[in-house]
Amino acid sequence: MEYNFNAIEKKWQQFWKENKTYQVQIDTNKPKYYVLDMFPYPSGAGLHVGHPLGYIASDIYSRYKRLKGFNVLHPMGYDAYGLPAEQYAIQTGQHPAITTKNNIARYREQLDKIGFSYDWSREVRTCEPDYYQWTQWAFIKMFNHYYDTNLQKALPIENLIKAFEVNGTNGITAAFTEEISFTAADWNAKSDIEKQELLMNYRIAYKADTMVNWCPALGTVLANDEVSEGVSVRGGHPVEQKIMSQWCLRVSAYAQRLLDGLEVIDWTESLKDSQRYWIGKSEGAEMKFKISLPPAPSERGGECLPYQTADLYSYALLKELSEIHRKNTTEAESVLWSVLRNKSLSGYKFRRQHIIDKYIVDFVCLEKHLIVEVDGGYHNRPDIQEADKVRTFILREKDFEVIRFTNDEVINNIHVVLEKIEKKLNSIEIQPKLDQTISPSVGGGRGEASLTVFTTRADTIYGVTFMVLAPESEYTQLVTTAEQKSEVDKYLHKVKNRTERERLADRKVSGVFSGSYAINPISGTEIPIWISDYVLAGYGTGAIMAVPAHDSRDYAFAKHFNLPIICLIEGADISEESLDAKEGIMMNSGFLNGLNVKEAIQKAKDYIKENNLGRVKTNYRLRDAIFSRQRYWGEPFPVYYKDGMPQMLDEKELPLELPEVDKYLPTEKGEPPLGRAKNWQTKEGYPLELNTMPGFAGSSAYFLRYMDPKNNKELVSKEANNYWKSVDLYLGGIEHATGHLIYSRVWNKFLYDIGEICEDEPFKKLINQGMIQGRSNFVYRLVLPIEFKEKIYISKKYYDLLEKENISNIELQEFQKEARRQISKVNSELVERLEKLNSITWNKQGIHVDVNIVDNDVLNIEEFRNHPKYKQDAKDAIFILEDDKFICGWAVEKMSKSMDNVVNPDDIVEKYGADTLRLYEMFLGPLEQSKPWDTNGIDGVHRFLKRLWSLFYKGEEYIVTDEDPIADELKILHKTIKKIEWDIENFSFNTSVSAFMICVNELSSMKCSKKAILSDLVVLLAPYVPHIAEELWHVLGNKASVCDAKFPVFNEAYLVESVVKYPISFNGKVKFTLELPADMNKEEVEKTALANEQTIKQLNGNAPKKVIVVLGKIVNIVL
RNA sequence: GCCCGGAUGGUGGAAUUGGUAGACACGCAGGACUUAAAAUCCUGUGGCUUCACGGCUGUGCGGGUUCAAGUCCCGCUCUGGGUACCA
Repeated sequence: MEYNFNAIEKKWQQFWKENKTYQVQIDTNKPKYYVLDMFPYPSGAGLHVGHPLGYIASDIYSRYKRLKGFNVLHPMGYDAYGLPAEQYAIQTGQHPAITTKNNIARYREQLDKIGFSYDWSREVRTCEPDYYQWTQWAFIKMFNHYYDTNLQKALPIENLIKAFEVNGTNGITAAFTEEISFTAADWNAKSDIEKQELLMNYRIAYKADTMVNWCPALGTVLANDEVSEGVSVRGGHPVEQKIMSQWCLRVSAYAQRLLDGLEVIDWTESLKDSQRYWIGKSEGAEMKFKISLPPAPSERGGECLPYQTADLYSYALLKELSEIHRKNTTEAESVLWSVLRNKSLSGYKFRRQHIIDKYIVDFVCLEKHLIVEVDGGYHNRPDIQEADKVRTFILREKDFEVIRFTNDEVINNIHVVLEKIEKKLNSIEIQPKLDQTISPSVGGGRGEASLTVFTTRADTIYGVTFMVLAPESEYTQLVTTAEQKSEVDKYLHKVKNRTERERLADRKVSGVFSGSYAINPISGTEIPIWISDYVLAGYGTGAIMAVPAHDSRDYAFAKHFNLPIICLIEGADISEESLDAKEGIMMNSGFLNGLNVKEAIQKAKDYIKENNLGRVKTNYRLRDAIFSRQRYWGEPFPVYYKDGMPQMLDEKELPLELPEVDKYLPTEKGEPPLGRAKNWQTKEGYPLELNTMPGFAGSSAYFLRYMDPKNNKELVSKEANNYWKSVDLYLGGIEHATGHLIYSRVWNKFLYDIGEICEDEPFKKLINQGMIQGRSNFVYRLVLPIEFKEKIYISKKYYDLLEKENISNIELQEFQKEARRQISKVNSELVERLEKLNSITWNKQGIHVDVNIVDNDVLNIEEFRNHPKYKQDAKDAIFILEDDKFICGWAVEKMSKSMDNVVNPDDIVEKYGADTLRLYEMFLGPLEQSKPWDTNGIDGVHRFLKRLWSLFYKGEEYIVTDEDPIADELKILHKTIKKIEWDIENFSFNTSVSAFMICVNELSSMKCSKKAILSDLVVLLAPYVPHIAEELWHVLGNKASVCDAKFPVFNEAYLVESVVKYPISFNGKVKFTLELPADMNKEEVEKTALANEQTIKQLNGNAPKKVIVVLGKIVNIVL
């Protein structure tokens, strides 16, 4: 019998399918074990040989656990929503659902060939309504909950509403977007819409105006983890910052629990570190610095400040736009402007296309804080109505009244419009309120405002020599004096026009003095306030106290602008650089002098608290996740709009299915693709949300759904969840460290909080498999003068020779001679022409060649000549060979089509079988390490399987016997059992392949074909090479699947040796070995070793200084 | 810059607690079988040196600890990945 792997594999795959071998049910008699692979996005390119690496490892582990008596859940599914299918749809018009379905079918076909033990009856696809209804359901739950920072738990929003009704924000411990305060009376007086707007500040799923990563090329916003170095991770398109109203998830509320959870899960330290860094906790203090403000505008003649109603950050962005608007007025606007201009309305001055906060308003009377807006028909659209609501809300916050008119009203009833405006103007009583554009946290009136800073180094307060504000800070405008205004404006304009990328690339110090000063709350010194973009508005308070002596960024800034530097640490040398380390003894620091830094930090914090100068605070770098995508191929939000406010659909309405659209592009009005869907509204006629959910939505809870995939009443039943609990082993790529692995932890914690599931952490143990890189092959072509039509390829040896820097004339001549010889065999006329050339520079060119026509770096010249890709150049080319072979160069690169180095698992399975593929993938090297795929070694693994086979069959003859095994055979077997068990438990699969090889080699050389030995060996092998193991298992006379065999029990007794081979070393260098009885004691070993004649020779008449005997290990004699 | 890995023959890699460095494979060389090829099997294979026995040397580099270091400590170099003005 030959080892006919193709037939064997087909046969058993069919058997497993028919017998439902891999289907699992809840079985409370057995302990459970849950092994999960990160589910793939089914791309159009199919699987390459790198993809199954992790799947094979997890499959081995699953099968092993099953042999060990566990009830193993090992499911697979597809992360089916995603950009590539949508991009493809845009290009071809093919519905992404069809593309996705086809890709999934291809993936499945490829996966099936490898013989995985997945329970396919539990498959999930994120794009199927019966799956994504639970994504939508969770979103509704998140909308209806807030996060209690005191209980560290999500609670129903109703609780918060009740609290507001009784106490307002007093005593509230809820995670929020913005710190706001109001009384119960305030709350109860608010309209329903106003209440809804306020609640958005607390919901876990909320809608807000946020600075987003906008990718114009993809036409969508991206999450932080989808952007790398200013470009999109997928596609590498530029990304810019933009303010947009988006759905967000309050993941920041879970920051502390995400950190705490890391302590109890078994992930690699480096992965935990990435998450810790991403969460970015810093404990410090917030401190208020009083500012001596520039004189109020009235005192200066009101030159420019009253016009400065724009949020300065937006000003630079919007200024040009506002000018364009002014030049392109609508008819209605012109009509209205003609009467409002020149103070013709009761003497009130109006401005048009004025920037207020981040909006360009049509008309404004600054004196009365009245905004007049004229709207076209466009404002009847739901999304615009909604945006208008927000706009009105924000403008009201800034104390502006807004009245709106339609174009029709203005054009046809201008007198009615004017009457209304005039009435409104006269009714507004403007309180002499200052700082309208300043957030409420600025204390006091003009002249005694204060700025809050966040610092982790409260101890360095005496070293603060200046303050720095972020350019985008709302305080920037407040502290800018008239004298500095033009300078500041110039600076703000400059930094605003810079893209994120430019800012990152250019690390030059830049900044501008605001003209104002702040007072150090502890030392009382006056310090200048500067504005610079090295301070970020989004972190802390957007303002810092600069301590140049002990912060390198502050140091660079101080040096550049010649600001004072005060050293606070005894003995520190700060002449060249700052001392950032948190160590040393304090000096120049008043009450902190003499303390070490750690003590000083604590004491300074206590001081700040006691003296009411600020508060102790913890900041996190982790930001809320933006949850809207302006794309088609994603989960629709279960959201509709009523009076411009978002409302959740009833859970009974779920799933809200993704509608059909005619094109997968934004609408003419710039709405997302769902704007094209017909009747995209509720039964009552309310418009539905046009955004869809991002990629991580569907992947955040899929591991729960596998437990109970067909349940149409719940995400997962209590019974299933209580049995399967959470994932025991999760395998996947490291690239998900700060995306999926954060979001799914948050999602899981939320479901835990609301009592839907029983465990807080989803993935107990996690292993990252390394990437499989490609190994590319090159052919080298001589670059001949243009008049030569011939192509000449040279084998690697000659390429290397010509590459040599100091190539000798002799070497060159030898090469030329050989080249001449080989060329003349094919084309002697060419040799003549070549020799007529005065000088040949021997320029050469490396060209990627398809690795599939290269074997062990030897090019298959015939296939190369006829390969469609190379034909044109290669058809009649001349090959200069070495040893009659054409050897290719090689390099390790990414596995990709463009490198011509993609190896398809199907081809390997076809040629060697799935078992060889599985084993070879494991044999390549440690699971967690990245390594190149090099098909070269695969023969060795395949030969191993053949040798294993030959223990059972000699030719056509079945040679297994029932003889009793001898001690040596049992020793080999049990050595292997021990090794394999240890290896699997430690995910060291590459070494177990070696162990199997050693075992089979030894059994072969002993000609051992005893059933007692082979039976156990087959079970050991079954997790790795299930097909051949199943075949041999049945050959041995078993009727049931090898999957349900029992893992052999290791018996130490078989390994006991009667003799030990002692290496005898001198000064640590082994010279010879000595075989001694294992039960010999230390003294006897020493004596025997010293008496040995080789020892005497080594000692050369000298007495040893010392003899070390490690029993059972080694003897070392010190000379 | 910071954080986390890695560096061992021509190649992939092994050495689990400090105890014979290079297991197991690939490749290469030689041989057996064969008319021949494939397949299979056997032998050799870190480097230098020696006819040989053997000797010397050797785990990125420089130090150190130890009877003994690929493994532990200190200081570097190169390299892969993550991250980025986070106060």
